[in-house]
Amino acid sequence: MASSSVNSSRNPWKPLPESFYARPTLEVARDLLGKVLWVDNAGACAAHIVETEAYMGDDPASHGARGSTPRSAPMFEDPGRAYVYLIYGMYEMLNFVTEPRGFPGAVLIRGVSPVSGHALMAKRRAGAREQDWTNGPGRLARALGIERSHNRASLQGPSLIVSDEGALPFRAPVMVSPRVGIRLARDRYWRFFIDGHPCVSPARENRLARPYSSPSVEAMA
DNA sequence: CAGAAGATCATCT
DNA sequence: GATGATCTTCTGT
Repeated sequence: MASSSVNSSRNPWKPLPESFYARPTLEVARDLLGKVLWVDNAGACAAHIVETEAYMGDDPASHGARGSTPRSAPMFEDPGRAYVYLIYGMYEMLNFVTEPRGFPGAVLIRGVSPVSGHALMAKRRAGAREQDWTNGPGRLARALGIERSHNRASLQGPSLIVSDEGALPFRAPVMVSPRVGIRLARDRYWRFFIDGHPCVSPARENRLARPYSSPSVEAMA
């Protein structure tokens, strides 16, 4: 048994400090790309974050735009925690709370690339092609076992951890570009590219037949 | 490949 | 009572 009582051998990732999240939301959204998200919900999974979207301040698309409500309250509370809510009656959305306390901000995790826990993801995403396991906010929540019970959960464990350790090993210049045209054409989207290709095929762009790659899996193998 | 529709419910007006 | 930070299935070409 290791001397550390916080991180067992099952969650080897060292969490990012709260100060990482207590910054402008757009910066956090950008800096989250490539980080490792580890989730333990009756089984552990890890994945690299490859697509994010920032919601903050009075942006009308943000839940916090019209003040705190029972649902959006976490956006006004402690940075470095999860904000999880249900959409369309069936999909859990995973967000990370940003900005100092009192100012509403959160980053929606829109896409991840599996690192470990493939068997569990395959079970939870039964029927879907592997390339569609985690390319979309509803899909990744399903695959990783994210539920509303994770609302306000710390991103420093024990159930959730976001870490810089094991971050995506970049082998090429990283292009981070805003994605437009989904809802409001705002610079809120961040996607992660390697060698000119996104790391997961975005759910809405499946039909464009973009190549799927998962360099993280190769690198970690 | 592209478009339409249905699923299903917490939240807010 | 309408809506939504979505996804899947089904239709037609």
